[in-house]
Amino acid sequence: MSVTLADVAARAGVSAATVSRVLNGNYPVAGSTRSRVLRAVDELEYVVNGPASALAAASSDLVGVLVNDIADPFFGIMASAVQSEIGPGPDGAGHKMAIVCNTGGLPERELTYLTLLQRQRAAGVVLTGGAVEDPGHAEALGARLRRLEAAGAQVVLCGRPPLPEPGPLTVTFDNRGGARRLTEHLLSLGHRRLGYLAGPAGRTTTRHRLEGHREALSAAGLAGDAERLTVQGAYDRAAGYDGALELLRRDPGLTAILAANDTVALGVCAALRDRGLRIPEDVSVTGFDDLPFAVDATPALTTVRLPLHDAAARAGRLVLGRETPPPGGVTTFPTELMARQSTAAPGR
Amino acid sequence: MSVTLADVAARAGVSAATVSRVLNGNYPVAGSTRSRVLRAVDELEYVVNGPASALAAASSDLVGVLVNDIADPFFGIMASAVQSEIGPGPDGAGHKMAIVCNTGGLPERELTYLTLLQRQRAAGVVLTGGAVEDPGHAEALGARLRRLEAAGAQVVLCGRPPLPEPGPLTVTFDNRGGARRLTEHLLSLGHRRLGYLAGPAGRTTTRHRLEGHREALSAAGLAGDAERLTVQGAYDRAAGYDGALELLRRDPGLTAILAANDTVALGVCAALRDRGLRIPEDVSVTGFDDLPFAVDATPALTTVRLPLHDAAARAGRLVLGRETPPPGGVTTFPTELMARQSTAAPGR
DNA sequence: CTGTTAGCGCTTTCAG
DNA sequence: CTGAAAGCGCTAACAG
Repeated sequence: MSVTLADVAARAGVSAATVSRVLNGNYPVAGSTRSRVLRAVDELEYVVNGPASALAAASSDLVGVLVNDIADPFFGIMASAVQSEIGPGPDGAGHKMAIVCNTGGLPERELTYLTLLQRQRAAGVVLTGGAVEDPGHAEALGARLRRLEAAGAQVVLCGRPPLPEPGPLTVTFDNRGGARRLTEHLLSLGHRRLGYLAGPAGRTTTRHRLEGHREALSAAGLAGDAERLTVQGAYDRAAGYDGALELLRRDPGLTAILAANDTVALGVCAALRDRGLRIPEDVSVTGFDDLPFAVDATPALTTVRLPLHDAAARAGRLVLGRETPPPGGVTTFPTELMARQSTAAPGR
Repeated sequence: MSVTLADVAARAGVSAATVSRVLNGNYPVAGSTRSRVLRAVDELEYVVNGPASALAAASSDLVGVLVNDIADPFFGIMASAVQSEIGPGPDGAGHKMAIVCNTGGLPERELTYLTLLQRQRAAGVVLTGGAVEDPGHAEALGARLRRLEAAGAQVVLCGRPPLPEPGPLTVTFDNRGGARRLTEHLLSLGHRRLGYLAGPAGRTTTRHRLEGHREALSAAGLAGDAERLTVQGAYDRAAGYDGALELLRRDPGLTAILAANDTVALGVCAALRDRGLRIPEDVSVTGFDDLPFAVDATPALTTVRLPLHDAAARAGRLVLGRETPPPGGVTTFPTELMARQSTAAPGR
């Protein structure tokens, strides 16, 4: 049915081994032979059988990218950056392919996909997004990752904290520091009653951001109310909407609300508007991540920029072994406060 | 090195064939044998060698998904929907994996990826997003798709117009009708001087939306100015910003601007605000697609909703052969006008 | 219901 | 620099 290496070899009048060598370019072949083979490939429209060569060579050109939700630009940007590093270059050469796996944030799904990737004999795996902090899952995950590495796959964590040594290569963000500076910004504007909408419980990202916030609060002697003015919720708009209303119920005199991320912040803004509260005159609002839409919110959202693209691109290079990791294997990217119009001195 | 089928067979005291049958569940096996095998699999932590089985069975469980830009929620939503249909179910069973390929809208990249997918012996391919209308590329693309189908892959187009019969299965949107209704909405509000920011030239989506717009204009006897009040640009925010300024230059008395999509509309809004123009009092603005952020724009964006998720989910089912296609193989999804606050009667 | 036997298409020593 | 031959790990008839 399909045309094979042998067909090409026959047509070019050489052995299959030679064709293989030409195609892989990893062995000296005479120029004339080479062009004869290439012509045959062309004429026959030959396309390598990936599974066959993966089997024979015990290696594939697939790289897994695990994300919570590919429809969320936060993950889309990272997936895109990984792809741009590993995919076909401008010259069409050097092509690994990314298998994007949507875990939906479910631990079991994460494990399932890791097994599936091992089954594909993936050359590497990039795990993006915050990790679930359940100890049982952490252990199961660690075991899967070790197996993958034992099978020869390069594992890179991107946007989550490093695992205990000797863990996989890691590229992470200073979420804690970003959150701290964000809260300090609000405090320096004069806010004293700050509501905090945390992300889902049991996730490292949630915890680190919350810790940064509390650090700043404590330093200002404002730790007392922190617990009461913190509401947990999902990383989505609805959580922001509902959460903002709940915070207002707990303290109608709130002058600022910090959201777990930009998407949540959009929900907060909507709730505030529906309540007839002005931003930032009545209540200041902040996001986190600095996704592209943050600057287009009205008013433009004060937030913390994560270098998502750069970090994921680096993860892509690391997973291919195209960049040497720092000693310890952990790279932490700084985060940057983006002060815009959704925050101002309290007016009420 | 790695544990193989034979190891499992030896451990369970059966033949490799039996193990294979248990694992694939496509052949009767005695209950006791079955559990013995499963236990051996477990004890040995055996993971099937995907490439090997793909080679032997001449079929893989990979499905390609081509997108222009995975960082754009428009494509993220579709990729996510395809994934949710083909990926591991809640039970962890029935797992195909999606290879997401970022073409960046480049025709050559599209062809490259198609070849790479054929090399992987992908079970199917979903091509999302508008097609490039260059005849040379259309032909090359058609050839690649035919080869893929000849190799046994199921091809599904999602969000682009059907190819000439007998083309691949297609799921598409009524872009033209949506654009028409959108323009009619503006006309019925009383607008007579409408600027149009079209997407990149040479793409079907751009053309269909523009055609719908012109249809409505012609029906209202307003076709005369259409040409002059149309500006082409990319599908991004910057194009919206620059395009809006250009339109205003061409006709300072414009009362409405229709953007190629929601992202472009955001750029338009920013430009208008920078110019001190109010939306919708001075200028009405519309988007297209109804991405999640459209409702959060201020004012909330009037746009046309595309059922991205439903359409892509259907594409996912079609590519797996889990849903029987309609006669002719083409499904057209209707689009819906979402009239919100960014449009109103002209006030100037 | 289970085992035996050939390959699937490619890579890779090992000779020449 | 090129060819011959031996698998890689699994599946799928074909017999029992």
